[in-house]
Amino acid sequence: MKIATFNINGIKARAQALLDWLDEAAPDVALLQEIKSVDEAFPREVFEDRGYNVETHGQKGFNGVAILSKLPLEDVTRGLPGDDGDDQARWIEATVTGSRALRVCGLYLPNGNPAPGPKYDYKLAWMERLHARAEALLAEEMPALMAGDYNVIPQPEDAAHPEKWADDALFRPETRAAWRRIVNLGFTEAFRARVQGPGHYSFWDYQAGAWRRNDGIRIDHFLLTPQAADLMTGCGIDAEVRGREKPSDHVPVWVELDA
DNA sequence: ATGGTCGTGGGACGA
Repeated sequence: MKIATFNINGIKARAQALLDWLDEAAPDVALLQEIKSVDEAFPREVFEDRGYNVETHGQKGFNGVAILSKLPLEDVTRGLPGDDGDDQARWIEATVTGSRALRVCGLYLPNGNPAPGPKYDYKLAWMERLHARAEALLAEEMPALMAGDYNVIPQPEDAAHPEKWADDALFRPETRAAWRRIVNLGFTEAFRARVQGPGHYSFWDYQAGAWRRNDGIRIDHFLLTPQAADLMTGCGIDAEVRGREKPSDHVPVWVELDA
């Protein structure tokens, strides 16, 4: 089973580019972030026509996550637990069953800039809630994953110019410590389990020719529970998508599981 | 050092 995550930066502007990539990459499941659409306006029919089931958790203008799946999506839940007052659409989960059941969680972690400040406080609080959900997921002892735009640069080698990010909410020590606390619960970071070294990125800013200069960062990640990590047969980043017409500023990241 | 670019919705604001 191939599962991908892709921050598409607006479904209306990206529907055709997304369809083109789905046709080539043929993921069984695609976790989408920044759909920037309410549920009623999501163009679900064009994906259903390709054989995908569609579940969305949108809001007006910003954020928004969705799941496309060739397999049925069961037990769908929306919103990260832990704060009933949080109305930002950043979390969706569902169960897909191939040869065995897999729980997939799609997330759009807050950017947090400028830091310090209230937006950064919200990011760190959100990561605390993610930690709690991660613990509960592990306790279920079933194959499960949490994937999406984490807005976290885990290590200096995950940025072309880490010095530029020193004070940024994506790279500050508190951000990276919160990330490590989650990973160290027992998750496998899929990409780094298979690929070492610098030069692997998932985001290039639209500004200042970042793609042309390969000034990227790796902020889109898969965390696998032990039961899911045991099933992993591959992981990759479709970086070439960034060079196409009307690209998102992110590219797809995917894993292959024997599930 | 500065400013640079997108998407949404039809304003600013978020990234």
